[in-house]
Amino acid sequence: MYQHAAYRFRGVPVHDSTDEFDYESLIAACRRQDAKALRQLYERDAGYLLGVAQRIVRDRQLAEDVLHDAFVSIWTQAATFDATRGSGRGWLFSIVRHQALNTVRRRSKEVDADEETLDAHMHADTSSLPTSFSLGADPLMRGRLAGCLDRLDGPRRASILYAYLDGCSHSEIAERLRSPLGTVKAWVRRGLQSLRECME
DNA sequence: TATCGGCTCCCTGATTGATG
DNA sequence: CATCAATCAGGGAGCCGATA
Repeated sequence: MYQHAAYRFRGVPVHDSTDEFDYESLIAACRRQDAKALRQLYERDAGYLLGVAQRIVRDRQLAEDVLHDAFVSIWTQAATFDATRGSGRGWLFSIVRHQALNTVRRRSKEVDADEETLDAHMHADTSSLPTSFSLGADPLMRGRLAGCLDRLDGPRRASILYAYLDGCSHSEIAERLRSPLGTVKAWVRRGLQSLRECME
């Protein structure tokens, strides 16, 4: 068995699931030291894998380092990939994830100079309902998103902002809004659906 | 139609084992 | 002994059916 999370990984909305990108063949090509294959893998999934790394290390620069190291590993360890144990993409994910986790572990042993800043951020006052947001997206997109958010009723908008800007779990949102968990889940879900429809 | 909550699946972080 | 890789378990998210 290979119960590794990565090998169970599915449903990543990066590329259309209907296209047939052959990860296994490209990994096999990497094994034969085919640099073009590695480049293809990188171009295909670097964006997504960077996101995976960033979620774990919580630092863009560090995530880029992780991604670089991961692709070095992919290049040097391509021979260890066994297609019978799982998908090629899962294997890529697994390497990036382990690389990121190891980075986090290493860093946790170091004294973090920014700890106070982080602590201050973690304990920032979030007791009031979120009514605005700041995103790194381009201004046009941000404007559209703001407009779509305004169309939502209060609780739905608040649920989405709590979830995706404050990073609250559903239970935390339920607690903050003093609403049942199931209701909050439905608000977030329907709110996202409405946003999607509005943005199309 | 909206709310509610149970169920299932997946992700994350911790832990353990292997290797140099 | 330190580092890296693999596995496991718990918590959270999403889905869906029951109910008001």
